[in-house]
Amino acid sequence: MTNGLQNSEVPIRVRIAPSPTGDPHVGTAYIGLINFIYARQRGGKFVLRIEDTDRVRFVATSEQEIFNSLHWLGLAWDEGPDVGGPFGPYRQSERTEIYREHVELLLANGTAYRCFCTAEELEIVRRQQIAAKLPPRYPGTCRHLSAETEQANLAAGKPFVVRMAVPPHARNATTSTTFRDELRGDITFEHSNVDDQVLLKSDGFPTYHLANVVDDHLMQITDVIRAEEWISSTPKHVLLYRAFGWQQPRFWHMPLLRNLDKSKISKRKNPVSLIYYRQAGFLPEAVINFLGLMGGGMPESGGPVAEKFSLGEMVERFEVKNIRLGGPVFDLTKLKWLNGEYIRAMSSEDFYAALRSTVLGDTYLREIASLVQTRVETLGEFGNLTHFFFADDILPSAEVFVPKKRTLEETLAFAAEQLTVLESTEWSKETLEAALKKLGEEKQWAVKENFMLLRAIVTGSTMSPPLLESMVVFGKARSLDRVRRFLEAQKKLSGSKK
RNA sequence: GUCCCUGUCGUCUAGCCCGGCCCAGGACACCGCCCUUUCACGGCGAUAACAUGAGUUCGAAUCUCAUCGGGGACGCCA
Repeated sequence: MTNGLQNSEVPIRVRIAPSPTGDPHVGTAYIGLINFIYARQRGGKFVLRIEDTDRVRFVATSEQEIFNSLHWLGLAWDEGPDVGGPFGPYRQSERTEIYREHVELLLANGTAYRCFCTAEELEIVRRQQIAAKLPPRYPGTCRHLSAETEQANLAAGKPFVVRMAVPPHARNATTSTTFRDELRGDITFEHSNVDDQVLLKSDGFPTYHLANVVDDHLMQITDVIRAEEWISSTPKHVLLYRAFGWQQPRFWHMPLLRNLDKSKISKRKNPVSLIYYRQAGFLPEAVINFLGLMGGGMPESGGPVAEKFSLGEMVERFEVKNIRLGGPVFDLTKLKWLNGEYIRAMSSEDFYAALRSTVLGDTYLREIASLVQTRVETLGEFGNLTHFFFADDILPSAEVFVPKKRTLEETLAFAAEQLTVLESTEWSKETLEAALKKLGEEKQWAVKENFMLLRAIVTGSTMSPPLLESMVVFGKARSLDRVRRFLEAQKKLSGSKK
């Protein structure tokens, strides 16, 4: 059994493959950091590939934000959609023809098959299986369709997906797949636990599994360094490498960053947007340093010597092999301390410059100024109206945020609804207005109550510059964070009363 | 439910691979003291962990097994 590329002559190539489905994620930065270090230490190449095969969740601005955030952190890539490279294109939506050709290969050699089941049919089956406490699996309906039936379906123009035919096949009776995780050793999955994964969706786009394997091979990736959540789909990937007759890369699965309650890090329980960290005034050096602390990896981290180190020092001394496997809690408390350390270490000139380029940035100030010009009588009043743009914590009291005719309880419930709506809304005045009004109608909240509540949460007061415009200027990431913190704080309050 | 991963202070971790130097070290947070007109910084100190149980061994945080806990995956998302 081959366990990845063992030949040290082969130049090291690694990649990160974020999806442009929202704000750039702190997890992407973590995996990016490890990949970056690994490549730099070995004179290898670090590739950025955009996995935009999910057209439903696609967000147009996301890709650029990913670029910006990674640049901000100093994680420069050698090949990618913006800088090009010899293995392009680096955007999967531009590679659909490649995937289709490769699917044909699998179809031809019997390791994949067309499936005409509809999503609705399969959903019913899945529910039944779960209800019967059975593991949800594809029932195999289309796996052995006769050539005639398949042709008839095709001729009738029935939509189909292409699924992977997980062994045993007639001639290949392998019943399990073992692969090596460089951090954990051998991991084995029985094939009865590996589902016939969809490889090509009915819209003609590949799923992650297919696109990922094809691209990693074509881009000559030697080491797949990704998050632990991929372990259970790795056997599918290994099977695909074999189906194509390709050599597989090494697999390294990094521990998952966690919330305080140990669950996988999520936006509901933690700020996960890199945009948030930048706008809230975290320094890239501190964020990188903190990420480097996650899981250990620096010989002296945790030891008596240093907790503070730079990207450059990590490239010199970090050991990916030494990463601890227990999922580290992403604890803002320590990040904040670290950030403070970096701030204190700056020259006063640098500190001032940092302020001017972020929380007192020209664009930001200009936008805020335009919101308050008609609302001040002296320039000195500027601060009175705008302090919430510059504060980190805004926590209105119940007298302020609970509308007259509402109870605290229903107000908080509605605020939670607002948050949900805000999360999935494009960040512009018009879209926000429409979305919030729609919610208000559904829940029987008057526009006035609706907006007053949000105003109180975001600005700390019932009197403020125009709410929606302010939120647009303040930014989605920070606005959402403010609402989440508000809800969190209220939850704690009610908990302590009982 | 099924499968997989994982388990040292509240949190990040050192030690674990190559058993004794570990009645477990550092950092953050918390608490106390000092400095200080305030706050912060800084200095000093305190509390705090080897999940549990067996086994191997002269000796186990370190090796083995079991149990328990935590997490992830099970999607025409990635």
